[in-house]
Amino acid sequence: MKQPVVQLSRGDATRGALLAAALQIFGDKGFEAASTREIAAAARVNIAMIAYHFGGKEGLRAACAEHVAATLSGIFASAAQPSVETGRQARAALKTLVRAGVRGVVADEAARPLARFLLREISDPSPAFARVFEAGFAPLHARVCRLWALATGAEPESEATRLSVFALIAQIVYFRIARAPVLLRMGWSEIGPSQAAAIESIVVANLEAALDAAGSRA
Amino acid sequence: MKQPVVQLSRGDATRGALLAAALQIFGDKGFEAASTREIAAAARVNIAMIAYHFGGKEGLRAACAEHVAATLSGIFASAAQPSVETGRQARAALKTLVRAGVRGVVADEAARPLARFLLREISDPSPAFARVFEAGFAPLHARVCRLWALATGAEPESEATRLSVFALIAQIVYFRIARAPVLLRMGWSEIGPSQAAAIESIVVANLEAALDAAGSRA
DNA sequence: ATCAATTAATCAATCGATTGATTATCGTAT
DNA sequence: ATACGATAATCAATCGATTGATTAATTGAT
Repeated sequence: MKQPVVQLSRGDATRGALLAAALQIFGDKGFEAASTREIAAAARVNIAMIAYHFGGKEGLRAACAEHVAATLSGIFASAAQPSVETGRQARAALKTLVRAGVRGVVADEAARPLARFLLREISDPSPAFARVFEAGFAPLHARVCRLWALATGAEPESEATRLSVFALIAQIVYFRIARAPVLLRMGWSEIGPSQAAAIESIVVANLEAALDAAGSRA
Repeated sequence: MKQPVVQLSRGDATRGALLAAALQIFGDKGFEAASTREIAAAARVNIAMIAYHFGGKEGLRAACAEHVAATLSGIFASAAQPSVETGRQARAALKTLVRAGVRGVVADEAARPLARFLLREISDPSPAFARVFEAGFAPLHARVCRLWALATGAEPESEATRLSVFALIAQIVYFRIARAPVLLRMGWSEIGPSQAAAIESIVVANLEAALDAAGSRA
């Protein structure tokens, strides 16, 4: 009667449920504001299981960070960089990345909890932050830097290139972080696909303008 | 407008001390993570004074928001807009605003607590957020929109203009919010004047590139 | 029968809030 | 000026509620 392959043990199930619930609630309200009881209730699990499986609230946070880091590095590993060698290809790759970023971070429903937790962790770093940074953030940034350098002729690791890439990322994550004032000022009730498309076109236009300016400067 | 007369009653002193301490600690750790005891201790004031003067922790938060809003609207009121009529003047004014923004939000020590509280309030809006938004954020945004329109020939209240201004603001506040990953990736130990200058030049370059592109499009 | 997993119950600590008593400040009649 | 009553402000102490963590008993699969 043994199901050999992907049999989830009891423990794995509650571990996963706790992880998903914690990721959601930590991302929604922040680490301090989230209570272990609320997380356990959302996961339909006894409170004591947090300490049993993760050692405590802080351990649950670290596990979330670990999970996010693993997911991100998985994404970057699987999306093996196709041959990008010309400046034109790099420019196209950058535009694709920006579009994917806006959709994933700002609009996409599935990626939202992960993005929200990651952004919380970025603005309020925990001891486990370094791991998220190294696995998830730094590779992305370095990769975009290489594309930027290819598209403009600049040095990939020059200060200006790294800061320019930060400024590009800023335009994406801002619309997630500053969701409330954006909605108010734009008269939107949500940031859905059509709103995300409008944001996309602005950020892409800024990207092209910056690339043109940097390219002509080089 | 408060007259800085000698008349500073006992109550005003503790009120001010609590407000300053709360602004600092709320901005540092977030509303939930900040305890009333810590705030009272930082203000060298009895805990009961929070309820006495502000009605409670939430009231103290609202008072902070009110104070921030008043300060900001005071800044914008006093800095009466000089005659900006030509596109060239508007472009110069935008560059000045960006430089002032980077210094004030990212680098300046005095403005830092205010900026930190404001950014917390933006990403985790409280019921009092609307007041901060209307008094502090919306006027700034609308003002920049008018400058943007003047510099590019676009409509001041078009969707593209408003989003472009958001994208510009994003590049400033990001370096405050995402301070930790920026420091790590840049190899900086702090964001002081010289680092702020580097950020400034990048954001200003992006601004000019975007203006050029938008202007040639119009 | 064994042991990892789960549960209900309880722990000490801390939270924001409130109490009654005490002190400081001020207006007013003398 | 002085004294006195009223109001404002501050204090130490404590409130019930909730926090994260822990315990001992129980379950369920092997």
